[in-house]
Amino acid sequence: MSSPRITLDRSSPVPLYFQVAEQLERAIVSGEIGAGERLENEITMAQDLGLSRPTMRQAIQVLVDKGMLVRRRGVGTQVVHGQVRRQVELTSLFDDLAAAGQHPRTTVLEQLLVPADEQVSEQLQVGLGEPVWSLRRLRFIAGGEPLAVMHNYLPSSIVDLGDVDLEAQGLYSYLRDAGFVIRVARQSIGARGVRPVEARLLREDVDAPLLTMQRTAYDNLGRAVEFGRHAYRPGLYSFDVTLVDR
Amino acid sequence: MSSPRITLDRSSPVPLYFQVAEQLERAIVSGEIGAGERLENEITMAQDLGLSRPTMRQAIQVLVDKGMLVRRRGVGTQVVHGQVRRQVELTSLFDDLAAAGQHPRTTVLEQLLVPADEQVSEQLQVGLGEPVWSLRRLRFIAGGEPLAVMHNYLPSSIVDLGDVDLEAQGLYSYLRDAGFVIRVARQSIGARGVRPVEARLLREDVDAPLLTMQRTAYDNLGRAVEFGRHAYRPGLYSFDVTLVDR
DNA sequence: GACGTCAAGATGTCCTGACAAATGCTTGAC
DNA sequence: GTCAAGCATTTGTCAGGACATCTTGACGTC
Repeated sequence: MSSPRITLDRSSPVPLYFQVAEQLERAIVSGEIGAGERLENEITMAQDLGLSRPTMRQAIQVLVDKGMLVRRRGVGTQVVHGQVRRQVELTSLFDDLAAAGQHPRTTVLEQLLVPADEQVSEQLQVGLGEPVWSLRRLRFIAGGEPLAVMHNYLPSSIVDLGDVDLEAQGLYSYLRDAGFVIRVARQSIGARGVRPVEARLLREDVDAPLLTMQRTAYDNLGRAVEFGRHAYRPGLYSFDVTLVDR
Repeated sequence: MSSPRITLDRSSPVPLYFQVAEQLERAIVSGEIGAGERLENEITMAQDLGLSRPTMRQAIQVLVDKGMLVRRRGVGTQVVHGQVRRQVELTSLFDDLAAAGQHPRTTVLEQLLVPADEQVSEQLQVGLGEPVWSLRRLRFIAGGEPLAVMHNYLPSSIVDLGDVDLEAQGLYSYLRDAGFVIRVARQSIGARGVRPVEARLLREDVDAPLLTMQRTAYDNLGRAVEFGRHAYRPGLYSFDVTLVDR
């Protein structure tokens, strides 16, 4: 039975349930609340913090959705065993690496308008053959080792990539600055053998396996904003996913 | 502005918010509510159904978490564009395929107790060298084509696999029957070249790429119940994931 | 015509209160 | 001694209300 010290700032614009969730999460990853340990019950925690029970429940729900807590009716709420793995988030690879302390370098191979092929047309909801931005980039990790070839398509009707320097910042970072709020992304992860062009770019053997990812991202208007086909060197990258049953 | 007809059964044990979510989802996948279309506002929908606003919100939230709806404050709730892809769920491959109308066949290659190696010991939270169930299976799709080699480890202290026939039913299906409630799973998806043993089992060339997945599953007590290392033939399988920003 | 203000409409947050359902422990009957 | 009934505990569901905040469009002013 554990009850970490939590402080609330009611004058802050940060929602109360989020303040609680943040501090609870810190207490879990720091080990202040050990794996398998049980939390104080919702009603008591709410009273201790001067919160209502729904607000307390909302805070706990955030961490349940992250796979860090499990609830059982009639029993209580417990911390899940096992080290917490960082979740795949809705950022591009660039932001991912930068956040991890790496200093990724990017080379833009192609940045121009091309007619949409069948798959692009379907994923981005634009007419077949209509112009879409085609962005091909090669990404390196610190040390100069090539990590991935990335090929993105963006509808020219809502994005203008004409003057954007995408060697200096990640695509998702640019899209955020341009006012797009990415809310949903559908990814498909697979594998295949490397192609000759990729082998040269990634400095891999001709028979090397590659990890592939296709992604379509949608903004808060429900529009498809970006579709990408990417290939990663499997020794240097993998996708971590947490599934939660609800 | 769309408002599909929804019927409620207040005598049913199924929660009201879930009844609403289910019928809304059906209306979206069936196309009754088109992509990009806006929903009636929460308050009106709640009144029409004789529900409180929190219950209506909870129903909508279910579909937001599934990536089917997006909300914008001050504006409303919209259906996301793009075909809805079936989400990866917390079931084993067997259940996945069976649900998809396939008739998977399974061969058990190994089902015995082995001492836990370092990774298994760490993932399952058991002592190094302690006995754990080792389950190696080969899975075929309809037509007899091999699809994947699967290697699972289960702690012998909480599961007994001694007399279980895992050619007839999937592992997760058995675990459910045995009273385990799997709530959280952490997966890591990668790729590598095929190994000689696998190449023979999967009828692949010696240089073929494989899609790999490692998974640790936890039950509603927070215990690690299963750890697995699996390899799939990439032409026949891929992982679909939907990411939602909250 | 450009800009700022205001109001309407929608979701976001937070509160109080109540009952239902599952779990685990205790108690009592046999 | 064993099993079943009952009780306390805890999360799950639902209601109804209040105010905050963001977005959009209308209106008016400069």
